[in-house]
Amino acid sequence: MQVAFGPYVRQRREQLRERDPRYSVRQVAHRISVEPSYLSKVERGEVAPPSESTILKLAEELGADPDVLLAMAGKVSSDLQEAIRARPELFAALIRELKRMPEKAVLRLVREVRDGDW
Amino acid sequence: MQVAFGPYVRQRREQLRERDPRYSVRQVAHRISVEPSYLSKVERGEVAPPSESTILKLAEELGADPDVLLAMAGKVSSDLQEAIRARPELFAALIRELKRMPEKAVLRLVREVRDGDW
DNA sequence: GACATCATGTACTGTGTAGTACACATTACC
DNA sequence: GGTAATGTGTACTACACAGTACATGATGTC
Repeated sequence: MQVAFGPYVRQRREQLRERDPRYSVRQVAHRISVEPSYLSKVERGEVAPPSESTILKLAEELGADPDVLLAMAGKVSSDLQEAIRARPELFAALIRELKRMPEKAVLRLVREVRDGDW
Repeated sequence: MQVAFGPYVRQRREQLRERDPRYSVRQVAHRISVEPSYLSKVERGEVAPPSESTILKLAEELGADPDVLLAMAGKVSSDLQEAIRARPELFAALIRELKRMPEKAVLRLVREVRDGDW
């Protein structure tokens, strides 16, 4: 957890709250179906980040990127995991190769894949 | 778990055993540091697949591809997960893009990345 | 045919995960 | 200034995970 999950969520929520009082701990907690005390503890990092499903609800609620939020929680989206498990040797090789490469190279690759004729 | 983890391990171990009696449940269990009864249950699918670290030892012991064995167990290697977490938006986008693509395209991409000038 | 080795059944355990339930003190509003 | 909403502390819980410990019965081997 290099950048703390909890504080990030808190900051984000407080920011939304400035414009809309519906973003209190209690009301957000209620909307994502957890106890307020639990969300409070999560935001202060007193307990570990929630489950994937709760994180996804939180991401939607706060308008955050779910993959980024999951990453901050030390998790990887289960649909990505499933994609990797479907072709383990292939994806494993690709990811291990790419992880040594500079950001720019990966970005270029993503773009090429996206609009290239693969 | 599309292809059963346990039976695959059992088959593999029995195969090795034909040429070397040191590949009994007991002895393999001992070498990877678990109880024989536990390995037995794992191979028969009576219990869920072991932890990542135990699977890795098993893979080495049986000369199997660790990524494939992990995949069969419904897991993704933690070093891959870490690589994804390091650049979540990038990898998430790439993997989601690639998962719809045919095997051949991914394979070609892997090769190009491997020996290309990225 | 005794002894070792083997696979497996039964019962139990410690640790982690992902929270709930509720009381309490504080703050904000009308 | 009462009441309504808020954040947080304490205590507890249900369930899953990843096994261990030990006994039993079968098999093989010398």
